[in-house]
Amino acid sequence: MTTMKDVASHAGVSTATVSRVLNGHAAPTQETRARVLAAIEELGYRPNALARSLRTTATKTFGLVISDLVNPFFAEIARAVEQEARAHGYCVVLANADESAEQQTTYVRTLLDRRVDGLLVCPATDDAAWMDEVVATGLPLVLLDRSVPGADCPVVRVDGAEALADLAATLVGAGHERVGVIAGPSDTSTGRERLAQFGSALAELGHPVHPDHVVHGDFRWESGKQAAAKLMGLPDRPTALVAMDNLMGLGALEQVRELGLSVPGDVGIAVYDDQPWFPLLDPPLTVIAQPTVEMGRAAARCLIALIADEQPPDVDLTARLVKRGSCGETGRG
Amino acid sequence: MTTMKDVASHAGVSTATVSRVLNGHAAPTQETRARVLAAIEELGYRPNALARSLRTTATKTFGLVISDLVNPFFAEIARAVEQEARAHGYCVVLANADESAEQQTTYVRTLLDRRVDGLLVCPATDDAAWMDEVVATGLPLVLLDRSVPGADCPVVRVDGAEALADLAATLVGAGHERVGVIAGPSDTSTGRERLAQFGSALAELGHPVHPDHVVHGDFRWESGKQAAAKLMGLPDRPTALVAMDNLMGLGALEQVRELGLSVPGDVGIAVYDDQPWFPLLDPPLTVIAQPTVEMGRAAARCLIALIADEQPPDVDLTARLVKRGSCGETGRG
DNA sequence: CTGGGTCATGTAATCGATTCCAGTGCACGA
DNA sequence: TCGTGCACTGGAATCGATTACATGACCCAG
Repeated sequence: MTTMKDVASHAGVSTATVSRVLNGHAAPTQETRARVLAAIEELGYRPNALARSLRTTATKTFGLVISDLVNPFFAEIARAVEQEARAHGYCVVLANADESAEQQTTYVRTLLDRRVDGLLVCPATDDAAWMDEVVATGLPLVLLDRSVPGADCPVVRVDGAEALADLAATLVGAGHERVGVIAGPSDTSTGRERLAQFGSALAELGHPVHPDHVVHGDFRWESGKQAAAKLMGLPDRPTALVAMDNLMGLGALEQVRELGLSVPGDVGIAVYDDQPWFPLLDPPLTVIAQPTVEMGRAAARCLIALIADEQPPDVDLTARLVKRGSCGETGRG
Repeated sequence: MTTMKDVASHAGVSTATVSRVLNGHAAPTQETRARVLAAIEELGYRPNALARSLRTTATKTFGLVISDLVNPFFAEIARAVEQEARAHGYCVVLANADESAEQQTTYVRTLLDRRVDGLLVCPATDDAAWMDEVVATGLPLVLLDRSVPGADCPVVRVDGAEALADLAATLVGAGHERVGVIAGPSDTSTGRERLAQFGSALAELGHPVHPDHVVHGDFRWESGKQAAAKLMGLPDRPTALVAMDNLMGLGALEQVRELGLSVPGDVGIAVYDDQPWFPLLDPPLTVIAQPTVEMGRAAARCLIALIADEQPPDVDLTARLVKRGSCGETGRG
């Protein structure tokens, strides 16, 4: 590879001058500037980002740690983060934790070692030992989607309380007596919050969720399927299922179909998270839609602000209910 | 941040020794090794990957350039690449080209500057100016999913000829007289090949595709929707639509539904690419399934082999037809 | 004509690691 | 006892950039 030294000698100047030209300093003459640029062009020189970063202690890179890339919810976020980062001249190193806390810790360490300029993390669980290490280095950090107890950094999250209340009302209005909930892991903030908010909304309407009608999954397809199997196998089975994540929802739908039940005829289904193709499902799913693109964007902007030594506030977006009839709400309510 | 020098003085040794301990060299005594490790532990030292990479000219990083992260097909590939890379101690820098050739070139340059150890690219188009730059640096390169003319590097691709022939036979068997094709861009290898292979398979069966019944999209939802609108608006409209990519297929399905047509009653639909939730669509889609995970894995392994100075062969996987009835094949054929 | 200031440029230190080469200490064989 | 070899360790160069400081040319005012 050609280095700055090559360019310098080729242009008959010192490396300092080449560097100044490269970084747009005022100093160099139009004439030397031209000579240097010509040399760069001629040699096909490209600066070594590693060397530059080592010297400047800036990598123009974000680390993005997400818990599951095949979950379209996270894929959309990742895409949005990447777009916003790119617009500001940053690259994104992607780390897929596969919903594992250890994997996540390992990755955070790797990203620290690589001296990323900032870290965006969707925490896999509440266990935030990794956070201490990050805080110790003073690296800008933003939490995304899920928060963790005692976190001392900006958090970008989505408030689903209202949407869940709307959903509860819709379900009750559609005549559902017993609502089964396929909740997320109770060691994630979203797992806990969604369940709590939805539960209290239903309780307020006089239809509290029966403890047996709550099953915890792990935000993945298979767990949703199993949860649905369990719930629908109960003697007093639910008349509607609410899955607190899109993959679990799809798993539940698959299970219900395999049981030969019709939706919403035999059982209603609603799902947290929306996808462009949800209207094409059989039946089109009633969902709680989160502004994923806005989440990713906001998180990236937040991180950029942190890097600029500003003190960005938390970002709270809101989810909203989208009715498509899979709870029988058009037919009945 | 604590550096190696800190560790060295804290342990009363030189940086050379610390480095040797860190890299598992044979030299240091058990005793000094212990002292160094203790110092590392005590100071919470973590090596600076930038400095190391600068010296060793290895970053343990792959660059992965894909054309669209929200396309679940690519998301799956990205995930598989990431897993395989991680298993071999590599990180993945993700670059999303958004199906734009320029964007792709920009990203390739950035990745070169960052001295990634290897590059995995799903080329956005046949225009491979960027490839010359990569070849010039001698950086290991593997093409994924799509190839480009005159590419002198390993390619991991999927052969869909047989599956497309099966699909053609299935359509003809189901009584479809006129098949509309929503093809990919003709400046991508997959766009061209799939169309050609499918076209000749139908021709061999005595049902050549009418030129008016071929519309090119850009592998995205909206283009599939528009293509379907165009095709279904023809006086002699197709009795079946085949979309050569999952997003275009979903767009087509959406359009057909908006037109109030039933599938497969009024028009059959088949799609290239499968997804876990395709069986849950209305109707479940007949597809040509590609082994995405295997693609990603194979590509990563291929790259690792290249880095190890081996000469891995091209990888050719095969797609297969999965019938789910959306072409009327259960009812009619 | 000269001293001080401005401006472009070069010299060299530096970032934090790795690694070649040389030096030290010790054991062992003659 | 002394030379030889081996094992361990340290000094210092190096990777490729950035940047503080020094230098020299040049200009202008006094």
